[in-house]
Amino acid sequence: KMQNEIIKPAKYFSEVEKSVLLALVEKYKYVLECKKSDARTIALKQRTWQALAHEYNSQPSVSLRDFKQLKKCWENIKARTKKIMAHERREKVKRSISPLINTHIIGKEKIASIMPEQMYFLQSPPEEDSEYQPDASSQVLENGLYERVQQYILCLASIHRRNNLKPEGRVATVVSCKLSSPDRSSKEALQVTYRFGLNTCIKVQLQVHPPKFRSLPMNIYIHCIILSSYGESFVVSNRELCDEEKELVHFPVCEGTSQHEPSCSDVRIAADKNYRSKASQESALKKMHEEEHHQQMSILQLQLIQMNEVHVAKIQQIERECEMAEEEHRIKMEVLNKKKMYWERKLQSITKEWPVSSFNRPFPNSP
DNA sequence: CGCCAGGCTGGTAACGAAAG
DNA sequence: CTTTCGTTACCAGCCTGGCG
Repeated sequence: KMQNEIIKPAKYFSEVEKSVLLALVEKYKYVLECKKSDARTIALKQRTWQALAHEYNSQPSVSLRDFKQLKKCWENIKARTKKIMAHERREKVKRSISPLINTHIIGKEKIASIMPEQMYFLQSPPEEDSEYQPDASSQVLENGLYERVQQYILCLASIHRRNNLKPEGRVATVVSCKLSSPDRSSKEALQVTYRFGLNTCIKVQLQVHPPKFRSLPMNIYIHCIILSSYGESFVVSNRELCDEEKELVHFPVCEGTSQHEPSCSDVRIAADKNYRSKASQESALKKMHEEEHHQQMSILQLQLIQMNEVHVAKIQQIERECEMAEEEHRIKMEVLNKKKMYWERKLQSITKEWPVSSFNRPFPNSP
């Protein structure tokens, strides 16, 4: 009975337990938050969750939980964080004052950083003005959403660059931006194409739909096609709820990446239903363990690489911002200098035509 | 009563095998 | 090679029971 009491997990996840879980999810985020759903990825996720649970349960001051519980807990944390951040964002947009809602989620930024693409539209809008000023057509969309979409594209581009999915190139110049002719059925669309370098472009289609099945006032569907120079195309289908009642914004990103997983053997995974041979079971088990070890190493390696890439991307981003600021400054200076020269020339011509001495002459027609 | 964990359901998207 | 269809995972949203 006593043992049962000890083993029996606590009703709620304590803050310590949550922070342990968070640290482990952070550690394995590149596997667990990967949007791919092929058999290999799914099996890897499953095993990663199990490994995570094992690691979790080996920590002191946590009660025993199985991987399903931990997974659900992580889902709940994500859902709560999204809800709170969506609410905060909505409040901020509404009042344009930072109300600083008292959040009880510790480290929501950290949680958000684990799944940045899912959180992007939920974070508070940036303080500084967006560089791009949207034209009148974007007025159909919720305040600031257009800019957020543009920034989201930049975020996507950054992720793609990090995954080596595009060659080096300057980011985001608006190529075209038009509002397709509204067909008077309360359905409007906004199409924007962003070009990246010479070979890559991202086409974004925003559509405002009337509610279809549910009783939501309005959905905005964001359809994003990314074409890279390698020929593969991305489709990101998203929706944002602009409903005042509904706090949640669902914004998954489906990455159709051509990039391969870190090197690991081609042994079929346990989830493969076709795997039946008894004779090779033992060796397969051994191979599986080996593979698991390799994969752990690969994950670790991948994490290091990704971390490295994140920092490199950040530096590149800052460098680009510097370049753009310099360019902007240079253009401004040019314009000002031209203006200055124009007025100086004008002054010169005036003083030539109308020398001060001419005003001292007597009136010509005077007797 | 509010919060939380966890179960359940329906919608969506990707995958992969089978069929055309 | 393309299309179709079943399977699977993920997610949002709802509900319930338990706890404080």
